[in-house]
Amino acid sequence: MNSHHFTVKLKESSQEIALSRPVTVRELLQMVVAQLKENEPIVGARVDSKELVDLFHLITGPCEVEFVTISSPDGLRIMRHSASHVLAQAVQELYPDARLGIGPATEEGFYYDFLVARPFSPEDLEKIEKRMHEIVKADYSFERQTMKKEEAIRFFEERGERFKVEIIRELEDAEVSIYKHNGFVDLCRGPHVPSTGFIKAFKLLSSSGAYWRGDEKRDMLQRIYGTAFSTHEDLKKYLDFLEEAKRRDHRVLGRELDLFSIQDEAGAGLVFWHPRGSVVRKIIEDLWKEEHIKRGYHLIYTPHIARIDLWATSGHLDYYRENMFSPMEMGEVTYQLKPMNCPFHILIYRSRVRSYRDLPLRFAELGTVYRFERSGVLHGLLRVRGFTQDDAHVFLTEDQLEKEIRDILFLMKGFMNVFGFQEFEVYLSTRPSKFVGSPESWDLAEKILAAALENAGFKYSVDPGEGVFYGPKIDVKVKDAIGRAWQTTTIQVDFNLPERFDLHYAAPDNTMKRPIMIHRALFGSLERFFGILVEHYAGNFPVWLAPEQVRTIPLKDDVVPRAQEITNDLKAAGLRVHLDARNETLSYRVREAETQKIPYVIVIGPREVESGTVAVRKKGGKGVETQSYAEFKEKVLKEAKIPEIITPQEQ
RNA sequence: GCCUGGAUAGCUCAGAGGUAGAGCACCUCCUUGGUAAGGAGGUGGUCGUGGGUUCGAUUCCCACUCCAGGCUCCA
Repeated sequence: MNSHHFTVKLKESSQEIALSRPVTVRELLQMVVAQLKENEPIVGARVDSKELVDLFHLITGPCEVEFVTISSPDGLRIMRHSASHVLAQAVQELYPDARLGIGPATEEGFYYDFLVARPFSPEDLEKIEKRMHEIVKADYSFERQTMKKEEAIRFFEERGERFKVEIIRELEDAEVSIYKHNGFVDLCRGPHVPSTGFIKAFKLLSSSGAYWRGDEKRDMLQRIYGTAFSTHEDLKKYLDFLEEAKRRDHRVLGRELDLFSIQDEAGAGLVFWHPRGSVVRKIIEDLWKEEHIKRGYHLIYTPHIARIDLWATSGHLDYYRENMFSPMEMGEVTYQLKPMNCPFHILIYRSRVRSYRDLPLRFAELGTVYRFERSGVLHGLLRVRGFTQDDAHVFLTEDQLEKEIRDILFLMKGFMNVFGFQEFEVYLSTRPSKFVGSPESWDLAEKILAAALENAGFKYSVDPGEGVFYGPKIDVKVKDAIGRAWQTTTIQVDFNLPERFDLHYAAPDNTMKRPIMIHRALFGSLERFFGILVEHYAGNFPVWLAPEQVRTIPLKDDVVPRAQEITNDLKAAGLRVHLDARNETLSYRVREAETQKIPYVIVIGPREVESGTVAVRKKGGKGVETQSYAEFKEKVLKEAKIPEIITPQEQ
């Protein structure tokens, strides 16, 4: 194509290579391989810091090339994608009737969807995995080939691959690429590793149904999930991580620690907070209320139902109906259980004339809402049908928006830090295709949100077009103790509801102006956040949150009075403490306290009574330490102190 | 909602077309203990709900309810 001379720059060494003809990445690699520091296989390259390509890619002009090693995030992606092809080959060999869906790499592995007569059983997966190992071991080369679109359609039609044909028809390019290895052919954009032997350590994890293109009206395919790593150690680490996540499952811990339950008899997705869970919730609620009052929020309470007309005005009947419980007809009037708190807060705003002097006006409520989530998506405390949002609505002017958003972000960070969440993933979602309000006001609001994020010192990524129809939003995910990201905070700007409810305030020039509204929830919901906390702490709540902070164990009957005395004293000091004077051995009672994840166990025997000490066993610590009772009490009281939320204004 | 797999004692689970089992938990008694399960005995189940097949169903069939894992991270 291009017979001119050109140079290619290598990113890591800044070395420039003069070329007189187009070369593939593989050829380029061979020219410079001796100089590379990497002792790991190279599986691809990033061109001009943009396009990720494999070794088949032809370089036709000047560019900058960065080689991608197999263990880098890009390299893993390439390798996992190749692993999905190996999976597809194994499946087609073992089940010739299987038709191919798609098989991409994911963040943690890969999957491939197949149309098969019979879903895969665990034994099938074993067989498939075994065949995959053989294919990997044989080290078949991948080959890339391009085809004219028409040709490709014929090719895949002949093979009965109707899903592939559908994909090709939708592509705009005149040519498509296919990848082959050992006779297996798949439509694929690539990139791929040079040969199957590059897939070092992999495992199939599960199979499940998945609709073709996520559309429940179309074919149900069978998806096989797997993961792959560049070393067996990394694979093992990942599998251990999955085990660890299982151990932290809040549904299991919730029962074992007697925190909450969800009961068939009452209904799916409806949460019962047991005493031990309720204690934690109360601490969080009290802290939340206190810290909001300090920052100029007004606490309010609103009803759980309202006349359905209110939901027509708010637009929920048009936009949210399928998630709402059915209306309740009571004679002349029909009522609706609330799926959101906003219309209620608006009614309070509108209950009198507001002045610019009142703004920003902040209403906060731990508001319980009910949403009819589809049965298949319910999951422990994380996805439920009745939950309490830590909700607030701020009514304000455009000028006030930036600072208010910034303050909300600071408050969010302050709360999250207290629970040990230090890392955040922040997303700014911008104008979707369907939206209300003017494009200008959207652009401005997006700019303001971006400025607030930057001024508050948050790194964020933009999700273009992912905003809600009524305004742009910021979503925050927190990273837990084992690195999982959980969606919690959401901050949404709303141009729509102030319009629908015809809200206004008296401006300095005595004209009536329309306020803007912010919806925000920091924890999201108390149920969900509590579930996240259980997993984050693995049930080991810090002393200030622990349902039971101290358990007192008298060694034998004649020291019970002293143990009772100490228990009463700690209780009077405000601690959550229980006496376990049951007729069981010491070991037995210690074990139970340990499995109940109680932070402190104190044992009192004759020795301790004599010396005014307690034998302290700290959860997660090693061994027992005898210390004076006064010393112990002081230490625990210090740890039990409810932390304050620190935000920049107060520093 | 859809797919697959489930539902047996409070929990974890075994079981078979013919009167229902274990361990833990719980209760009682013995044991009075030094840091993760002392011993013995006992209570406890309409085998998820409703229907069908059968002389007989918890077991086989159907429907429903609920639970688990999934249901675009787009060749």
